[in-house]
Amino acid sequence: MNHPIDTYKFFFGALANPNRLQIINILRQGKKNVGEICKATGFEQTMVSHNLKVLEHHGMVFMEKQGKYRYYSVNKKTIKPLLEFIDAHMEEYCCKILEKKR
Amino acid sequence: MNHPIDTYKFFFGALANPNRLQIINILRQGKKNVGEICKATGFEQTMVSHNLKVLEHHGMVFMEKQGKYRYYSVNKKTIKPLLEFIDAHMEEYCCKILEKKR
DNA sequence: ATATCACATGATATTTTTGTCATATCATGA
DNA sequence: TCATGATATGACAAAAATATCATGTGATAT
Repeated sequence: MNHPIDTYKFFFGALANPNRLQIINILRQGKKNVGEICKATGFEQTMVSHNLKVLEHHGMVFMEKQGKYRYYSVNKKTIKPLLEFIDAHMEEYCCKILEKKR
Repeated sequence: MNHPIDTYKFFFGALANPNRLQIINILRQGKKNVGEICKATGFEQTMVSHNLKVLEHHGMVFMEKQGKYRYYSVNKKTIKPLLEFIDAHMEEYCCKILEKKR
């Protein structure tokens, strides 16, 4: 875990999960607490909490306590441009692949 | 597999593997055939071939036949800036995490 | 003080991903 | 045509990631 390769694995591993990506996607609209995320995604609370923990641990979302609520927000500086970057890659190199539902 | 979320999962999934990342890393030096990749990484041929297939399928490397050799090259337009981008993110948000070997 | 709501944590079974083994293909040269 | 070298493919066991279940913690209100 000090080789740069592990660093990338660490980073991409956190994003290689559709539920975490969906949570990120919801948070792109603005900060939300756990209950709101559950409602918006239809996911169970414990699953959301586990995945938020991973995302937070990777610096991809931030957390802020407010009474008994915990508000999560996406790391806009990093994540937003990253997703846009990938949109461009997918558009150019992967559209055909995706059409035939891999 | 038509929701944008699946698109991201598709993308990140391909990169969330240390052996594939190492292959990409080797290819950053320039195009190489399978045997050369094996030698450079110490990986077995079948494993390298399987992983190259994944990377090619995702538009992250390109392949070019030359006689009985197959030369692979990294998609520099996408991969290089992506890795640099992640370096910056890791530097800013994940350095402490990585130091204590997660 | 205690009940309740919001959320986190730990353990584990299940799913997914991965590497390996055996084998196939494809190109080249004898 | 056959042998050999280079690489790909398929099947499957092992490893890793994940969701779920049960339970724990912390804040607020009564």
